[in-house]
Amino acid sequence: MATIQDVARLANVSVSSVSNVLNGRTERMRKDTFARIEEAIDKLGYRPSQIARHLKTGNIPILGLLVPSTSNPSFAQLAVAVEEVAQRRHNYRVLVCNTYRDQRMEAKMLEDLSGLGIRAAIVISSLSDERHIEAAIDKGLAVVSYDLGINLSNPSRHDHVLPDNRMAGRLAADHLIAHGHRHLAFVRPKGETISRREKVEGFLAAIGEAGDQYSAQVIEIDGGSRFGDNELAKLGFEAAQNVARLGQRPTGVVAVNDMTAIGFMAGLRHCGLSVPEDVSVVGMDDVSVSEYVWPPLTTVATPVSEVAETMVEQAILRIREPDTPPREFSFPPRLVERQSVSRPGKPFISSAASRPT
Amino acid sequence: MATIQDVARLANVSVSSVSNVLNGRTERMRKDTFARIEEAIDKLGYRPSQIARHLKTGNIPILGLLVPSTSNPSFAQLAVAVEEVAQRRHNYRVLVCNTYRDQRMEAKMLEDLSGLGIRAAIVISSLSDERHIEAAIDKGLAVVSYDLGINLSNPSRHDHVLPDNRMAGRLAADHLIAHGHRHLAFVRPKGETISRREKVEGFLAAIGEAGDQYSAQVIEIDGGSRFGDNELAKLGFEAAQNVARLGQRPTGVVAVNDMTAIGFMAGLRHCGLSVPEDVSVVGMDDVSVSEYVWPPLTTVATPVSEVAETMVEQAILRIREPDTPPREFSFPPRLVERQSVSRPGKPFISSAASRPT
DNA sequence: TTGAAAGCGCTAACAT
DNA sequence: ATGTTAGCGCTTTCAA
Repeated sequence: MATIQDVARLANVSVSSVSNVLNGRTERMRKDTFARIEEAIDKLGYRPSQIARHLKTGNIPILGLLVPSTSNPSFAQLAVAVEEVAQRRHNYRVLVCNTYRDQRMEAKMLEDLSGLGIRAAIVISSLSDERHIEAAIDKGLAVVSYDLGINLSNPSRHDHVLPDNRMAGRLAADHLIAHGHRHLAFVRPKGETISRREKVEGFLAAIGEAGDQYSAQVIEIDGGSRFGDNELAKLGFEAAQNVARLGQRPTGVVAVNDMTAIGFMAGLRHCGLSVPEDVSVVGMDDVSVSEYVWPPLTTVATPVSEVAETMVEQAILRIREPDTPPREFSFPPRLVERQSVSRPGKPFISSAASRPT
Repeated sequence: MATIQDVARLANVSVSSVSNVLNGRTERMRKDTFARIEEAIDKLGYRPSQIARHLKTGNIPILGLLVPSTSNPSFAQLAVAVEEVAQRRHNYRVLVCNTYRDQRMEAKMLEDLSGLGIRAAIVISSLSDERHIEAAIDKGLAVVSYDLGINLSNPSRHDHVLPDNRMAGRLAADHLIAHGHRHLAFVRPKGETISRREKVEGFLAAIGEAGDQYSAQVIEIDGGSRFGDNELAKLGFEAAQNVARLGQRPTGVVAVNDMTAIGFMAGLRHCGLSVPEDVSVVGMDDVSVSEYVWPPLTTVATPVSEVAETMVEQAILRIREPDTPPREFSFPPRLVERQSVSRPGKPFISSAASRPT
């Protein structure tokens, strides 16, 4: 690898002149000097070492991204969107770390990021214990959290980007209510996270406000450690077995996310129940495959691109202006109607094409 | 951020002693010196800068990973697996770059990786033009390619990890043949890549060997730039419209990957055709959602963990021993039988399919 | 057993 | 308009 020295030598100038062209300080440079330097750079195929540059400037064009697991398509889509805007708008690269929702791993990753000279991280996590994040901030890492819930008593030192989970829960419940459902359920994994709790709260609030004639239950599947983000469909599948056995079976079910909803629908089918005839299902996330499963899944979508854009912009802003006061951004969800919801007992569409065995 | 100087000062030793403990050269160090240094490190919460370290050693514990797009679950699973073994076995982090199968972007990314001091990259790409990869190797980047096909006349300077695509094509075709299908088709996007070509070759070879009574066609969907890796399902959906209109409709269809297969099944349903009664479908990849769609998708699986492990090990090996002769690793696929294949159902009926609204 | 010092590739203040 | 030089935080000879 050629260095700035090699270029300087070849162009017969000093390293500072080379450095100046690298950094665009070329206004008061003689044309031919500039040309010679450019030529030398070309000839050597020289690329400056970001690493060496960092050592001086204290910055490296990489953003950290902590995510439960990109094998969950919903996070994969977010990660792709983040990478895209970081790259296109700021020429930043993204270091993706899968945390598996493990706080110890998150802590280690955050430390590693600092060690690598990375100055900002986007943390997608709804673990309620934030101490490791606080510690990272103490060490000078700028963080933008996603879906992390805010704590009013203890003002935060980082930016929050928040999908409106309560609203999402509400939207889903209201949609089922509007279709005439009375007996509703919410399906989720056992472990407590902020976003799960909020989704349930919104769901229950909507039903509570609807009146006494409505019943709601929360079905928690205890997977132990069996269900990571790659096994959410399996978790939904298992939840369906439970629901199918219920005496008073709900006719409308909201799943905590699309992958769970997809597994849930498969599980119902496995039990001889059809969607939406026997049970209507609403997912959350609007993962791209949801449009192609059977039946196409009605779901609550988060504006992924806007979220990604906001997170990247805040992260970069905070690198440049570390003292910017922390901000919060909330993104309202949107209901995407497809075919997994109908009036209870009445097919929304002809069931001819669906042939459960 | 505390530096090695701060630690040295606090422990009342020289920086070299601190460096020695950082690098485990502590055999001939007096116990109390060691203790004082450890204590200082603790007290300051000191973490060495990998960046500064790199400037000396020329290595940074990051692997590059170029991938068409992690919004394609099949690549997402590979990426997660790569990240997992890089981290667990070698304490390496992974910088994920989505290339969108664009050679210019791939080239730029490869250059950027070198600029960041990254010494090895795993490149998942089946672009047939490898010049940018050659250029990166010239600049000292170690590369391990996945699914890139080998060129016998022009011996390669990097490691190849290869799923056996021909075998995959064969396995899929043979499975349909074994179920009594005579009219087969292969669905793929228009753009030529090595892996697509090989899959088709295997598919056609198997059918050719089966005898004259078999017919095979390749259906190429020209998406222009509409279909990236996030739109494969849509592509499959569109392919289904074409197939449904065919005079001589195939009864067994192989899709180039699972997402396309899932979209294809949805498209058939949309045209009033059922799977597997009217058309049997085989996918490729064994993406996790394939088990939960309707019908559960029969598919050809690649051993993702082994592949990921091999790629990471070779990449790290090549960092340590740059002169290791290039190797090739081939991974045989495996058929995963589920419920999207049956004996050909009804005879072909020419009446236009009715569409559910 | 410990320390001094050179240098990795670059930036930026300062000098010319 | 261009060059000289002092570091950035660390590793690693070499010397003490």
